[in-house]
Amino acid sequence: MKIVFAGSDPRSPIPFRALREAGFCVAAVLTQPDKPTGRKRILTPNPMKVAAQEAGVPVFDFARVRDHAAALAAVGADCMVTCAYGQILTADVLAAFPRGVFNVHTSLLPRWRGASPIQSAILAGDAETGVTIMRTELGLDTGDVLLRACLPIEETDTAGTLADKLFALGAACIVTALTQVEQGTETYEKQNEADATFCKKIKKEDGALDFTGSARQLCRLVRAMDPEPLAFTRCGGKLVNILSAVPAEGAVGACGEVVRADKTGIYVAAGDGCLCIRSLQFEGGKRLSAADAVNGRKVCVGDVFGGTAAAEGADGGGR
RNA sequence: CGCGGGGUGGAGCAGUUCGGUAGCUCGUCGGGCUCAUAACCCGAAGGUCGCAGGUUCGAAUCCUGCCCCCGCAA
Repeated sequence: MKIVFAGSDPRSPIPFRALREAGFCVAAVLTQPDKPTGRKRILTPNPMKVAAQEAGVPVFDFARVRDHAAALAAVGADCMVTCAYGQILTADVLAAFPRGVFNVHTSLLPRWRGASPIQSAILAGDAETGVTIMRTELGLDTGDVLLRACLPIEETDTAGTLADKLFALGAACIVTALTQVEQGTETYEKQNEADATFCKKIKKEDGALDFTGSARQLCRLVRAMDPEPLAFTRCGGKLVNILSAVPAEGAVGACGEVVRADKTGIYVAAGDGCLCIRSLQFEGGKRLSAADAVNGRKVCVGDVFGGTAAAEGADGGGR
């Protein structure tokens, strides 16, 4: 079976390779255009594009796919597989593939339809998540489901580690699903609309830590925002990214106050419980373990972490 | 030329304003105390101060150029 593979995530090459190894003919890859990236704004192709080029597969990188349905149809593929492609598909695009378009979604649909299913599952404290293979239709992640696979969310999972597992699982699932499609043995199950939840794309500001919240929830935020865009707070007017933290036994202190700082961690009082920061990164600095930050006297007992965007605006005189 | 921070023994930092003995908290190694220890005490090793020029009697510090790391923004 001849397919087009659409993906833009750094991990999209995982299912792409799995499909090729399973014997599917990937006639073309569809991905997002190169973007200027880094401090020097160098135009950089995403990993999916690089993987396709290494495999000798032609690449389409339309700024707007909806304007290029004809070009996709001209490939003559039976179907398309999407995996974190990043653009909404239109009827014209769907019509370019006689056997349909299938999506690899990293959540157990209908839970977490949308752009940040992995982060949302961690943030909500879900005990498990998974991968759903579904038929793409015009609605956002509303199509009929072919296959689902579950995965427990560990206490130590971050969005990064969970994504690694989910993309590997998704790769196996899409191979199974497409094999069924090829043989005509696939079955479809409607999604239960009543159970649907949605998630938006994650932005930097979503990572602001609010120390009046519970330590458990703060830890979830830290894990959900890792490795991108990272949970952060402020200390002494400086931005501080919190890279790793665990809940600890509560010590007494005002919300955001550092109540203990030693080689085992930096303990910050929260609204409920205490957050033990294991590693962090000050604005302009490298990533440091809590022990290093304490040794360099970057953090002392009595310092106050805080600083949601609102607090900054209040004491900073606006912006 | 998007904005900004930084490079000092193995780690994290101070010292640079205003040139004049290489400092702090750790780590490492040796010794001691202890039933014992991640605790405590004593001692030791370990640094071309990112690189290259320049100014100077003398540069981590001042001037010029370059390399590298990082936060924000995209």
